[in-house]
Amino acid sequence: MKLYNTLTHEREEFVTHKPGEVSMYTCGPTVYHFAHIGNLRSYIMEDVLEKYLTYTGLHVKRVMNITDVGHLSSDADTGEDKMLKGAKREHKSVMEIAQFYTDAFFADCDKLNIKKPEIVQPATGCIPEFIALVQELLDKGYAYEAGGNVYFDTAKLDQYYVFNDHDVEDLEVGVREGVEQDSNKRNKADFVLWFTKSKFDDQELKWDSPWGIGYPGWHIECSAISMKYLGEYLDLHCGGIDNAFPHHTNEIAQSESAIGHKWCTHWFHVHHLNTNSGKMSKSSGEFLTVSLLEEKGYLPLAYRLFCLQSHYRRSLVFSWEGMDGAMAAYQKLIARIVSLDPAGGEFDEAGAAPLRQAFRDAMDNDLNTALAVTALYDVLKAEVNDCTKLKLLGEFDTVLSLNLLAEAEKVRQASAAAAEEEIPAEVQALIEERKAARKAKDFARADELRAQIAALGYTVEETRQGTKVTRNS
RNA sequence: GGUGCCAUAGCCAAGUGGUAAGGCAGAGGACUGCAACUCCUUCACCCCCAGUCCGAAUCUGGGUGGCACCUCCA
Repeated sequence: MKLYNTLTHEREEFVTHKPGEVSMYTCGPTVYHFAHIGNLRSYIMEDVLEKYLTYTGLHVKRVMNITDVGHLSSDADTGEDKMLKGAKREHKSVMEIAQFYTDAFFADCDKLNIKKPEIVQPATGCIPEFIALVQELLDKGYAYEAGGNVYFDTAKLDQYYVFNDHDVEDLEVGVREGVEQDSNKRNKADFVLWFTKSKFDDQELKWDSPWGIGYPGWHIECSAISMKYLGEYLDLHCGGIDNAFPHHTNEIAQSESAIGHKWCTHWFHVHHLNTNSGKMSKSSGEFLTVSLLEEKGYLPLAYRLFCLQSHYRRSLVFSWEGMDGAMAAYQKLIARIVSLDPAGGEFDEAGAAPLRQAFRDAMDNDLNTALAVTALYDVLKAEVNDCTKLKLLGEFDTVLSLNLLAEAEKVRQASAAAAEEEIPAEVQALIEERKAARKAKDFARADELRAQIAALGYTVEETRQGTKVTRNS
């Protein structure tokens, strides 16, 4: 498949280091707060990527870290620890916060049908690995100690800015409020590998190290965790586009300096979910969560469809109008699948081939999920029997994960259950009376009776098969 | 100030040189007393200007507008 690579700025054929095996790393959440639906957009698209690679016959070994330490609000020594901030906000310990929001994250993932990666690794579980990697960088001369901290020396690299061709002098320091220059650094772009000196003495999590008691920098965790499980050759590294710089840039600097050769070949970055006023972010206040969508009556999978109908490399603007559209589209899609007859013929291989090809072409083309969703509609409209349609929809859905067949089955069973349900005699009498009124063309009376039936909790509809009565849920 | 991305109908959106997919909403119709469901039909010269080409939404140059990143973010 062709996949855009942020490193080369081109669509490239995706090739793996080991034939048939994909080593995939995903930057996981910093568990100091709930994930918002913008965060989850990245995980949805990464999930689709993983599932499509699996669909094409590759075995994907995927690792995700959980950042529960070291993610400061700034890379300078003055930064505040996000976890600590979260703990203070809720008057809990850092570990309690980490556990709570890790669970919440995976609960949200579950609702959105995002598969949990094969390996999930909290950063605090790999401190010895971080220390070993920092030590290696010191030994090889890529790092130095200053002011009690260990820093990576970006001057030792031929090229530090790998994703974009920045000129160091052109970079503005302090674009963001509260970011200050750290005077311990030898070079502007240097970053902390290990903190020992922090003005936050109440830092709860500290570990002993050759450089004193302290805690790891944010960037080192992804390098170390990735190499621990996936070795020195990584095929695919994923994350939100904002992570490209500095996080991923720093990861590359550390990892390649330590191992002495090219580390990761393909970088997959998902662009942001925006609102009318700009990017949705935790630090800028208001943000939407999956639970909030549910409270407003939306199905989480309708949000997944909303994301799938766009391309991952395009910023997507969230609006309630758009969400309504996705919700309506999702429910109509399910309704159309419900009307398919599971016993509708034998699987038609010849008829299925072009439809399957359309789906694969879409996905092979830089994960064009919008076109893959269209392939779903193409199947529904195609001149093939229902059995073939159902099988193809199920097949595509192993990648798109919209629960199409299961949801349709749920709807089918619910209506079957409703059909078998006993209608109270009182309601039954009103229905009969209404039928008579309709026959006599006394529609005013019929509408009146419908209102009475509704008051008793039942809905009357005229379908092609006759009058249908269902109990309101 | 630097770097990068983008601009297609009311909304979302595909399109990577050959005459504008799809979804939502809307309109008309079939069905229905009405409504809902379902089905059918319908709905765009692609931000502006110039250029290349037989041919441009697609390529080039120049505008205009929007967004992102530049040590918090997915």
